[in-house]
Amino acid sequence: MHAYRTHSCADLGAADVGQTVRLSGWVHRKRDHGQLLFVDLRDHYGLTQIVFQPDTAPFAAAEALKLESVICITGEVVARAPEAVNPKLQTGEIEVRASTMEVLATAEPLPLEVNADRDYPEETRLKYRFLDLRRDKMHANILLRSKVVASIRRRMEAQGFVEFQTPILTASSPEGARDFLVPSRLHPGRFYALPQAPQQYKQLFMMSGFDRYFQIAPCFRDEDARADRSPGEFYQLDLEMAFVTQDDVFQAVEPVIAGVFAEFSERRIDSPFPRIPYKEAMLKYGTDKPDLRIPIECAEASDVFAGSDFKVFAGAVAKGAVVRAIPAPGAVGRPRSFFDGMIGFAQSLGAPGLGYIQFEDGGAKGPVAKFLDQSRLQTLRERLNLEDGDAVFFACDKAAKATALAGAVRQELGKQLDLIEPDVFRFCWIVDFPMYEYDEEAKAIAFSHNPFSMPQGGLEALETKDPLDILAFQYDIVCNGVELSSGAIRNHRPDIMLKAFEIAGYDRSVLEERFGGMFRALHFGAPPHGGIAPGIDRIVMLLAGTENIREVTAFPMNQKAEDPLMGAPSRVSEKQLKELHINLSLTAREALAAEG
RNA sequence: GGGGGUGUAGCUCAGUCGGUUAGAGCGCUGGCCUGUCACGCCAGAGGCCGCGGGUUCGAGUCCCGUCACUCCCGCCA
Repeated sequence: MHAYRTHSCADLGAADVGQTVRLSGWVHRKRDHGQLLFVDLRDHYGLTQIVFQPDTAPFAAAEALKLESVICITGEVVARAPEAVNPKLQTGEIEVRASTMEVLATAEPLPLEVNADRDYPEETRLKYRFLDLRRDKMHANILLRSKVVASIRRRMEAQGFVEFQTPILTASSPEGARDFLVPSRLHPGRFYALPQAPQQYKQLFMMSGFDRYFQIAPCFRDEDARADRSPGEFYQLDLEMAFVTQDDVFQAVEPVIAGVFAEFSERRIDSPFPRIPYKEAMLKYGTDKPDLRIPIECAEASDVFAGSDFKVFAGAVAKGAVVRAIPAPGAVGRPRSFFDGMIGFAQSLGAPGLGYIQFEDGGAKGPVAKFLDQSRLQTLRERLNLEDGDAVFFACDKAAKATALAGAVRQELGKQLDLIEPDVFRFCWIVDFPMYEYDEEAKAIAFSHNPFSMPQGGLEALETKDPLDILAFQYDIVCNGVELSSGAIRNHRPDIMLKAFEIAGYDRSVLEERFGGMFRALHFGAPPHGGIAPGIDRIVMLLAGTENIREVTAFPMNQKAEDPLMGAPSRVSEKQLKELHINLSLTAREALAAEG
């Protein structure tokens, strides 16, 4: 007989009755009846009820068992009496009568309960992550993640994609997020950077004559955390294709995403995903990552208020502000507190407030209605398809702020009016992102997304159009308000790249110094190519039905980018620092001293 | 860097208008229990009410400050 087990804790059933078996696992739960003791024994696969009887050798030791100790038992598989069968348990038809027991490892009192689905402070959960991961929900989430990744690999390879590895130690790049830096021992004062994404490498693979690249790629960005964003690192399904148009990329990746979601969820998925131009998304949904489960579409209403008697908005519009209307279907009849609550919500986001009108009995009421004449009200009704019983909110501000406020109000209305469609994953492509945006802080034109994207219209567009009007072959996949992927058709022409960078304020020397490898490659026959990079963590998060990315990451860092389990980031020895040619600043030394 | 929320037993939380001895459930310890499966019953231990200051005859409760956690904004080509 095997030293530890002949079966797993999920294996045994009615067919095994009479066998002598050996099982190992954790003491999940104990039920002590004095002269009879039940132990639910748990392993990775499931639970099996072990019975200890008082006339057996292990009885006394079994009574003393602590939860989560690891034991190995040998005994006979016995059929349960019909009334004692537990249909909730896969092995519920049988139990094992223990004749011997060995305690393989004892557990101390637990800082968190493994056998209960209860909330614990994240600090505790991360410090004792090995216990947290034993729990049902987390164990299932991590398994789901593994299965999703395996499914993705299968689907990618079936489409002829080839998996590559790319370096983890690479060069810092001037665009994008803050880099994690790694000091060089051999080159005093110089640093490697961890890749924010294998962006340049995957493009170099295309320029190296490979055709379809993919990688489940770790990405490192030194950004602050959010619920749906791990600090430090995350994974992408990174992919890139040669000789493709935007449509080719869509046709390659959409079946993978839709297929994975269909495989691991019961929710409805509509494919093909609708395509929404960026500009339209910003107007209708107030965001470039709309939650399409909410059946609310905003609209422009500046013209309705321009020159009206509602002086606050009319005056603002005259000075260049815009008004966005956000319908609130069926909101008439809601108590005053609902409308005041929405205004409070807007104010909590830094807005001065919100206007609103309620349509009822063919007329309009509310603090704003009396300032608008019949024709203006009629325009609103028609433009937003408003009927009696519907209300409409107004956000008035400079375009960017009004848009963001409208988006937030739309989302909040969806929640409060219970309009979020259940049991569905609503995907869409957001397309036609602008190539550039105006950086208010730097007072200059900057790349709005990926600087390597191909501008729509190519060189001619760069030379003739207002940079802020130029679109890029740049696209996102969004699902239920979560940005899942970002991608682009790349710029494979050095002349177009020079011009594109020039507009963003980078001259040739910057391109040569900071993107030298790629710029060089463009001069030796780069194929047209493009790709996309769906976020693995967010896909699993949506499939697991959680709003927090740390629920689907085995060993995440906390919000302050610390790992309480491993103690990262950690101090290092003076010797290590010296080897790396690093002197700590006074600030750093003081911080360390303050910690003790 | 900024804003909101939360800090009461190991954990989840209750604690009334400021009122005298701070509670419950789970867990833990001891006892009882032969058919449970979230077993049940009895008893017990366990509290700097985050920390510091203030108001008050009296503060878990009110005020100020501070720290921690969390969500958000900034940031995320």
